[in-house]
Formats: sequence, structure tokens, C-alpha cells
Amino acid sequence: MRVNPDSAPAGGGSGRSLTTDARRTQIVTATIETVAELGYARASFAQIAKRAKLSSVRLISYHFEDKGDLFQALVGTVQETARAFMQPRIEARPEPAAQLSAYIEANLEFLAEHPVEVRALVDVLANARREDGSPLVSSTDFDAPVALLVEHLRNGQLSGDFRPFDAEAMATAIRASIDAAANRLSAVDDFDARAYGRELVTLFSLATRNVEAK
Amino acid sequence: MRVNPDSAPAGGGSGRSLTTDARRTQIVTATIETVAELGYARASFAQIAKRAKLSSVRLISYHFEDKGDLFQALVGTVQETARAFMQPRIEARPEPAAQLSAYIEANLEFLAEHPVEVRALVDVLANARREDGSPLVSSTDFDAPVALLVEHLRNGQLSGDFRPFDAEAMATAIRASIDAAANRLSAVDDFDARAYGRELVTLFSLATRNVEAK
Amino acid sequence: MRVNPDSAPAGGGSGRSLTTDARRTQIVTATIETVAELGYARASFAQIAKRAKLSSVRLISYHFEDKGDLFQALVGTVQETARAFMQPRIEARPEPAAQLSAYIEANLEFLAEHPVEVRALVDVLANARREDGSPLVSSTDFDAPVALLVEHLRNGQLSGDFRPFDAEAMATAIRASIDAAANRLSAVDDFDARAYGRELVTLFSLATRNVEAK
Amino acid sequence: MRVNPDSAPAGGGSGRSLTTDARRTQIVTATIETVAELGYARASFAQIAKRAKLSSVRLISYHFEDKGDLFQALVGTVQETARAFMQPRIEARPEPAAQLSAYIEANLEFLAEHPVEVRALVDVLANARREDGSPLVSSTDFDAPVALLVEHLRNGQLSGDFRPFDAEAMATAIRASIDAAANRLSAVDDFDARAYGRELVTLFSLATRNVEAK
DNA sequence: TATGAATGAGCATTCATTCAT
DNA sequence: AATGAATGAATGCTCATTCAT
Repeated sequence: MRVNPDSAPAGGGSGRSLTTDARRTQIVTATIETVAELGYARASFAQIAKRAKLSSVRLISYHFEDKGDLFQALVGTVQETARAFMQPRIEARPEPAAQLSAYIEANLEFLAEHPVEVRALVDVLANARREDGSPLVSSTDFDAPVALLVEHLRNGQLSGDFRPFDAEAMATAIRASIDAAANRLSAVDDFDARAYGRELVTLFSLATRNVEAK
Repeated sequence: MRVNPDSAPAGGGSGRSLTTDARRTQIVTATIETVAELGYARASFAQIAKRAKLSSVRLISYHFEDKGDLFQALVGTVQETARAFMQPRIEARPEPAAQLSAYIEANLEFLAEHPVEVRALVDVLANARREDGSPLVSSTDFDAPVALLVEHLRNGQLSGDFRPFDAEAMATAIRASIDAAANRLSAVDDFDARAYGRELVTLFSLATRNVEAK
Repeated sequence: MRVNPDSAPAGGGSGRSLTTDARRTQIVTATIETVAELGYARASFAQIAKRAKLSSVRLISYHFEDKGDLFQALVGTVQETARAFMQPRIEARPEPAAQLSAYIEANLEFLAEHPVEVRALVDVLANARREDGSPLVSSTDFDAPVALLVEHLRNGQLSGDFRPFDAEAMATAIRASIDAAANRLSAVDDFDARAYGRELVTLFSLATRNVEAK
Repeated sequence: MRVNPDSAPAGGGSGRSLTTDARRTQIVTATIETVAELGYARASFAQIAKRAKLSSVRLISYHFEDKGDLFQALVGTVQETARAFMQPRIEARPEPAAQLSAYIEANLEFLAEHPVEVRALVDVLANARREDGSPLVSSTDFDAPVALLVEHLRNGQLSGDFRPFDAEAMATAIRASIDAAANRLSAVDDFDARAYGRELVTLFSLATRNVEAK
């Protein structure tokens, strides 16, 4: 759509200098704060520059090709942080049922520890769109966590740990229930993410377990 | 800050003429289409006027006090349509467990029949904010369906139909699972809302039922 | 510039019905209040209609040819009220020096009793302009009170009551000093218009009297 | 309600570049011309941009936070120019009576040399208001020249040079008489500001002097 | 690597006024 | 005598982005 005219490092690329990486991180961090506070729709370059104490909005355009590039970087950053946080917790529990519980708990724990990042991520995933109205973050990226969850649920069904159900529907409900916590955290003052996680664990254990099994 | 504009019919009130009501409906309908297509953030007066085939954006300002007024009208309209659709379906089933199933199914059925309205409603509820950043639709309005659901779940617990659980957490999960369908409908081409509804019915029946009972 | 298309009574004319006159008065009164409160620049038809509790701005357009016509009516109304109030007070004192004092005192007394009208009048006279930027109220209308004052001062000089001075300059200073009271009244909470009037009487008595005389 | 726009140089502050300062000056100058010609109410960004030959109205928003900021800059600029012009003239005459005469003459001389600036200043001071209707230029700023004059008059009374009178009332009359010249200059073609100044000097000398003194 | 300056398109909203009854 | 509905042209202002160092 647009070719970068500057000699800038904007394009995704790989060979980035240290200072550039630090700047990008700084800008993404400010973007996260801004989205969490004002919502995606009101998160303008001007607002972000203000929060990041940047001398000029130009610095954002310099380091990111366009707004889409910036928000994709945000999504990538938070998703990677989340993955790094959750993966060991989940992999520590090999059996399907335990792993599902670990998945839910890890998500809610991450939310409890990184509420700002999660709120920003959820908002961007739900609302960021291109000029033509299509979602900014490709449906596959968006569904990546759900797709993994679906696969995991199907494995549990094959092993007989989970009852037969539509794995996609179940995964959708699980992710939606988890993501809802981000909104509750904003709206309800004393919302306890971990307690909500424990309720979800029980809820989805009952909903998925195979009573006939073993 | 802002004073009443022209002596227009804008402010809500009761005594509105037929022509005015027709116009308001026409504009709200166009707004629903616009939000469903472009998202709340991109739903400008110009886009709405285009879809409503209005001669001037001024007609919107004439019939609605401001943007907030328009979106509140949208929310009110869709919520009322939804209520009229779902209430009889839910009240036809008095027992707690059956009523919960009816609640879920009615919601998904409504979504299947009014996908555009629901998508617009969910988007506006999630994203519409005032200038100061506060949600346009008051948190209580927003939570009204959840609050009713909570009460309903607690009644089921008292009657022994439902197991003990945190009713607020359960209600949050149920609503989130239902609302997620609106997004799936946009993202997935052949998404079957009714089938998803049946899965949710089973899911939440297992998750709520009291095995010790009766 | 513009011919009235409606069959309305808008054009100045003479043969106006009673209801029409009552309506015009009601609208002018509301305009006075609006200008006093918001200033000329912010006194829109919408604001005036709101204060006059008119059902539609259309009523204003119906009774007045355009905005200029309305504000000219305002000026005429207030000036006539002021003249009716002040003329007897001034004419009661035939000698030049006493008459000048009466002129000043009558003006300030009128201000004290009709602060809203005077503030509106001063604002409109100072700021109302046509589309091309020329003053709405013709310079001669505007200067009418000053012109009378000039003549009066010159008579006093001929009779030997006043010292020789530039009558126009003196008249300008007198009127400006009087009109300034309207602004002080808005800005200063406990401004005493009558006390200010007494100070002006002394001030301009000393400034105009002919010490060599008699 | 309103957050800082682009990370522009708009906010006042100190560290402004040369180019920016030149632009700001250019815009303020064009604003002065526009206000003098069309009046405050009609001095829109579009009109100002036209007179400043700017490529876009956006340049104004870029260099000034909002309209209020621009007009405050205008007031500051003209007041500073006026102060620099008048202060040495006034301070050159230490005795109260002479100083008052110098004050009046300096004001009228400044008007004669900078009629456009003064007309704009008087118009903005009288009419510029915030959204809520409060004066844009704080009452204290506005009254600053009057307050100084009051103090000066009181000193003259203590020293016995001036007769007893209400210093505030006298100061109000003096300033009003001076400011009226700006309007006369617009309305009357051959108005002679310096001659008017000399008349005011005589007028207020007679009105303030202490006949019993010395 | 960074930046100050500039820009045109778009935003919601207000304006006085006119059309049609 | 009154009025509900409509309207196009402005308003101040924000947007992401580009130019030129």
C-alpha cells in the first residue's frame, strides 16, 4: 500500500540497532498505557507521544511504518510476554484436565499481574481495523490462542479425558470467559482475578470432563 | 458546556411527530448498519448520512442532540427489540435450569436473526465513551442483563437446582460466551449461531447443575 | 438585499396586529436577556428561542426579517425606553450646568434600574455588524445621543456657562464614562451606579464650568 | 476535556525555535488585522489564515493550542508593545499631575501610531469569552491598567496634588475616555487622536486638581 | 537517529435561513 | 399566526502522515 520513503528502520525487518529497539519498546509501552487508559479509538499518536514524553509525534512515524505497524507491534509484544509467562505453567501439567485448569489459571494470573497490558491487548484485538474496515490483526493471529486450545481439547477427547463436545465452541467459550475478566477488572473496583480464575477452573472442569471415563 | 441547539426535536421527551419518529428510526437503522460494517470508531456522521441517504449530515444533528444521544438511541432500540424477542421465550420455562437454557438459546437465536443489530450493540456497549473517557452507556445499564442473570442463578441455588458457585462469576462467563458469538459471526463465514447455542446450553447445564439434588 | 418570501409581517411596516406586537415584544425581551447573559456574539436564534420558550426558531424568522432586523428592534426598543425615562428628568432642569448633571444622573439611574437592557444595548451597539463587517446600527443612530449632547454643550458655551472646549471631545468622554458603568456593573459585584454617577457629575462639572463667568 | 494536541510547540513555555517564533508573530499580526477589520466575533481561523497567506488553517492550530491561546497571545503582544511605548513617556514626568497628563497623552499617541493594534486589543478585551461565557482575559489582567491608574491617583491625593475623589471612579472614566478614541477612529474619518488627547488632558487636569493646594 | 514544521482531509457541531404546510 | 422539518455553509479542532533538515 505504501512504501517507506525514509531511510528509517520502520519496516519490520530484523537487523535493528540497540537504540532503535529501545525506542520501539518505549513507544510500545506508552501505547499500551494509552490504550488501557483511553481505549483504542482515542489512542492517537499525539496522546501516545505525550505519555512517552517524546519530543515529537514524528518519532513514532519514524520507528513504525504506520499506525497498523505500531499496533501490530503492541499485539506481538504483549502476546510474547504472555506466552513466556504462561507456557511453563501450562507445560508443567501434562494431563489434559490439569493442563486446561493450568491454562485458565495462568491466563488469569497473567491478567492479575499485567492488567494494563491485557486490557490494551483485548481492546486492540477487538477494535483495531484497517482503513477498509477489515480487522488489523489477521483472523489467524487473533485465533491463534483459540486454535491451540481447540487442538488441546481434541487431544483430551481422544484420550477419553474430555467428553464429546464441539471443541471450537468450547474453546470460544473458554477464551471469552477469560477475556471478560479484563473488562471486569476495569469496571469493578475490587474484582479478584485469581478467584474468578478458580471459578472458571471448576466451571470448565465440570463442563468438559468425561463422567464415563476410567 | 453545551447548550441545547436549535429548538429541534432532539432532546428525548415524548411528544414527537410521526415524521420525526420515522426519521429517527431511519437514522438509527443506518447507524446500526454503519457500526456493524465499520466499527464504532469509524462510524462518523458522514458515513451514517451516506448509508441513510440523507441530503445533509445536518439532519442527524437536527434529530439527535449529539453523537452520544444517537448511540444511546441505538442501544435503547436494539435492547428493546432484543427484550421483546427473548422475554416470552425465557418466561415460558419457569424452572431454573430450563430457564437458563432458554436464556442462552434465545440470545443465540436473536443473534442468528439480527446479526447486524447485535454486532452493532456489542461494539457500541464496549467502545462508546464520553469525552472524559467514561463509558457512554452507564455501567448499570451495561450490567443490567448480567445483574438479572445473577439474580436468576441465585434463585436456582436457593431452590437447590444449581450447585453452589459464585453467581457473578458464572453470569460473567455466560454473557461473555454468548457475546463472543457476535464476533465469531463476523470472523467465521459459516458460523452456526444456533449450534453454538446448543453447545453452550450443555456446557452451562453441566457447569451449574446440582448433582446431589433430588 | 433580500425580499421577504413569506406573507409574514416581518418587514418594518406599521399596521401590525396586537398578537404580532406582543410576540415581537416577547422575542425582543428574550433577545435582551440573551445578549446580557452570553454577549452579542453568542446570542444565536437557538439561544433566544430557548429563553423565550418559543416552540421553534422559525418564529423569530417569521416576525423579523433577519438577524439585523431583530437587533435593530432591540436597539430601538431600549433606546425608546431610555429616552422616556431620561427626557423628563433632563428637561426639568433648564440651565446648562444643571442639565448636564441631570443628563449624567439620569443615565446612571436608568442603568441602575435597567442593567440588563443597558448591557445588551451597549454590547449590540459596539459589536453588531453586517455580513460585510460594517456596523449594523448606522453611525448616525449610534451617535444620536452624542450629537444631542454636543449641541447641548455648545449651547452652554454660548451662554457662558461652560468654558471653551472641543464639544465633541467632551461629549465623547462623557458618553464613554457613562457607558463604562455598564461593564463595571457586570464585572464588579458591588458596583454602585448611582454613587459613580455622583462622581461623574462632580468630575464633569469641574471640567466644563467657566470659572471666569458671572 | 481537552488534551494537548500534537506534540506541537503550541503550549506556551519558553524554548521556542526561531522559525516557530516568526510564524507565531506572523499569525498574531494577521489576527490583529482580522479583528480590526471584521471584529472579534467574525475573526475566524479561515479569515486569519487568508490574511496571513497560510497554506492551511491547520498552521494556526499547530502553533496555538486553541483560539483562546491565540487571542491571549494577541493581548500579550499588544499590551507589551503598548507598555514599551508608554512607560518611558510616563516615567519621565514624576509629579502626579504631569504624570497623569503624560499617561493620557502617551495612550492617545500610541493609538495614533498603532490604530489597528489598539482597535483589535479593545475588541478582544471587551468580547473574547470562554465557552462557559467567562471572559477570556482574566478580570485582573483586564483591570491591570486601571488598577495602576487607581494607585497613581491615590498617591496624588496623598501628596495633595489631587483633590479628594473616588479614585476608582475617576480611573474608570479616564480609561473609558481613552478607549473611546479607538472607536472614534474607526467611525470618524478625520478623527485626530492627538487633539483629542490634549482635550482629555485639560479635562482631567481640571477634574482632578486640588485648588486648595500649595 | 532524531526533529521541528507543515499539511489536507476529516471530525462533530452550530449557524441563520427556507420549504411546505 | 404559527410551526415542524430541512438545509448548506461555516465553525474550531484533531487526525496520521510527509517534508526537509
